[in-house]
Amino acid sequence: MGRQDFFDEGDLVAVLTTQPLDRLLDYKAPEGGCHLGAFVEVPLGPRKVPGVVWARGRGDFDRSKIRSVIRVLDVAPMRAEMQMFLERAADYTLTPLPAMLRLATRAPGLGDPPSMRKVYRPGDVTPDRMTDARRRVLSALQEYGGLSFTLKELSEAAGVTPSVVKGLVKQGAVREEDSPRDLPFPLLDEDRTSKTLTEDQSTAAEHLRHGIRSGAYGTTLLRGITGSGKTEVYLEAVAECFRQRRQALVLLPEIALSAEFMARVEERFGAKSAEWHSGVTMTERRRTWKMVGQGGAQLVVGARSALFLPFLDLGLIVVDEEHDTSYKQEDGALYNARDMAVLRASICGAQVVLASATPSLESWANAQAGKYAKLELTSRFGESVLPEMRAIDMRGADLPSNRWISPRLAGAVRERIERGEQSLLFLNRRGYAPVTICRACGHQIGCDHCDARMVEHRFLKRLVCHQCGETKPMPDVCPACGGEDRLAPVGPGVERLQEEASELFPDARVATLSSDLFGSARALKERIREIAEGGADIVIGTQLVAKGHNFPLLTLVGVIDADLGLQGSDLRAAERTFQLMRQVSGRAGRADRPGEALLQTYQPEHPVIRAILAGDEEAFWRAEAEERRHAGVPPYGRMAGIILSSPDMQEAFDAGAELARNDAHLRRIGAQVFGPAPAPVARIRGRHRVRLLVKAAKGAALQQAVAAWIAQLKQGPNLRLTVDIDPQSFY
DNA sequence: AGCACGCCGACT
DNA sequence: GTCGGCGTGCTC
Repeated sequence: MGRQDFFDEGDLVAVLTTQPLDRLLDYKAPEGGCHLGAFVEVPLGPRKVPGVVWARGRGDFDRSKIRSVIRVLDVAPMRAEMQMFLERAADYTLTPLPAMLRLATRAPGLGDPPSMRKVYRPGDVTPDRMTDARRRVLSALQEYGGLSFTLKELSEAAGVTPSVVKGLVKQGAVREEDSPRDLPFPLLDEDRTSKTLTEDQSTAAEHLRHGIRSGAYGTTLLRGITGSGKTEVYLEAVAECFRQRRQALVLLPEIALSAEFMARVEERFGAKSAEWHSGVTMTERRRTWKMVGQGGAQLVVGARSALFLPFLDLGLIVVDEEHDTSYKQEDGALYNARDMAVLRASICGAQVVLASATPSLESWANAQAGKYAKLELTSRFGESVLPEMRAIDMRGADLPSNRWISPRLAGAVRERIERGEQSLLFLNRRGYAPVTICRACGHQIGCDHCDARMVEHRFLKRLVCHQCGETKPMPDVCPACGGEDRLAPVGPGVERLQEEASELFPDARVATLSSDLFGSARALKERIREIAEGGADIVIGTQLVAKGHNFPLLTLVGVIDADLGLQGSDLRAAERTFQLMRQVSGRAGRADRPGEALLQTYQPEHPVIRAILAGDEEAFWRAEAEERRHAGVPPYGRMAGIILSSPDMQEAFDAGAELARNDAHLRRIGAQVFGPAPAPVARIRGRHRVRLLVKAAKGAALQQAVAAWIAQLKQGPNLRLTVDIDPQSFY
């Protein structure tokens, strides 16, 4: 009781700005007063900055120096639950609160006054002289009675010039009105008939609907192989959410998947929903941000940043492909969208659905522990079955050193070509060759700014650093020994694989899908559609093809190097390999054609390879879980990564060593520090990077300890420190 | 983040 | 003598 939520003019309010200050600043409420949570503009030194009224003023600052809020922006105040979400997310990720606020205010034109435009409706006067053009305008207005046209829309619909409309306005036969530019999204019809669900799917859908009806927080792991109808099932949860008059959010890991998904939304609900990602225009983003806050958008389909939209009453968050690593990325703050979705839902009493064919070990463990409910979709939609999976033992394949397609795989591809079916050759390496080596002196061409080898891209005719994006032309002579014509490509990339496939199958149509071969998400999507409709016999692809695109004619998947990612000591690499292989092989054999997956490997006895072949996912998770429990690493322990970076390697190392020495704060919670060691990528864009890892027991108050610990270190303009809670890689 | 203040080197 | 380098510190 008694949350004061309105301040009269002159009352002290504490404002959080998006400037990197470490505390709230007191201001006087402006003329007309303001609400708690109001978006405002405040003076800060000589500047005006945006902020949010975060709390009542503390009053511990010299009264005479306190300035007034300049103005209150014309948007709904931030809700208490959003404030709480930002605070808890900041605490969890050790991100300063202003950086968190920036995520929640990334709407274009937030400070602008509500923008209006002119619309045209039928008037009540008959024009003095009726002409053919005028008749067409009036009948267009009549025909779509309820709608309001803009000038351009109306004149185009009637096939007249705008001046005809203007003439009618002058007479009063057409009324010109102001209408807000940001209009609500069309209503989505939850009762529009959906596809008939299988028994499996209806049971799962009913479970999710039940959760939504509870009106309380809960998380469900929805597991189902490709084609099992996960989307149909969770769209039923979305429908139930609409029935409860609450909003829903569906997160996708990849913008390229958005268009296809929007089409399914339209098919299920009869209209398109709001969309939020970097490919959406500024005007649409502003409209979405505003409508979400006014209840004019029932559903948002978007990227991870959509978690920070000002929903009025969010009842459901779906995280599709929840295992996808792109949910964790630096974008102003380093957070995992899957975890933040759970946090946000727990605050606002929403349900979370984590959907995946191959869940992350964290989610699997949470389901095992009973923290998440678990739903399994086993039967495939339609008649097709999981592909048959076999290993090709490359130790016996006897391939020349510059060839990667084994005779057995080639034979299988040939069969498909003869039958008019498609084959996918999967290789998770962009470019032509990952290494360029001098045969005279052994020198490998590296990036000048990063500790990474440069990858030859023949398509671009350049060497590219996959770390920083730096490119340079292929040198004619070895930069180390000056030897001429001694530089040779080593190892395969998709471009080189395409070359090999074209030589092996000169009459086949070979298409390569790699993110760097397409200028835009749109071009890529278009190409995927062409291929899915039969526009290629052989598809060569990177990771990209694992992300949910459907290829109905595809009946063979050849994994060129199933061992990629198995080596190395990172426990998570095995998990990622498992997920990737499983997703890729799940592409084959849909509809009525049985599929086959062939995995080329030098270690057919490796547990990951064996688990994939046996189709025994539980066995894989259990083995992985056991190893992690033993090692005390996530999800059975907690970790934080600290990256120190500086142009001066010594400075970064010294700072790391100093932190490692002064670890009293960490010892107090029983945590250990490892390092400093060169970070996995030791130099990026000319900055040397040193990493420390903190490991603690599962229940430990890791964040507070780490926060106190790193506060000891003073960062300079050269030295930068970033904290990564729950790092993706921990060795 | 900006922006001011401030304390030492090479210029009119 | 002064212009200007960017280190330190403040912004209600």
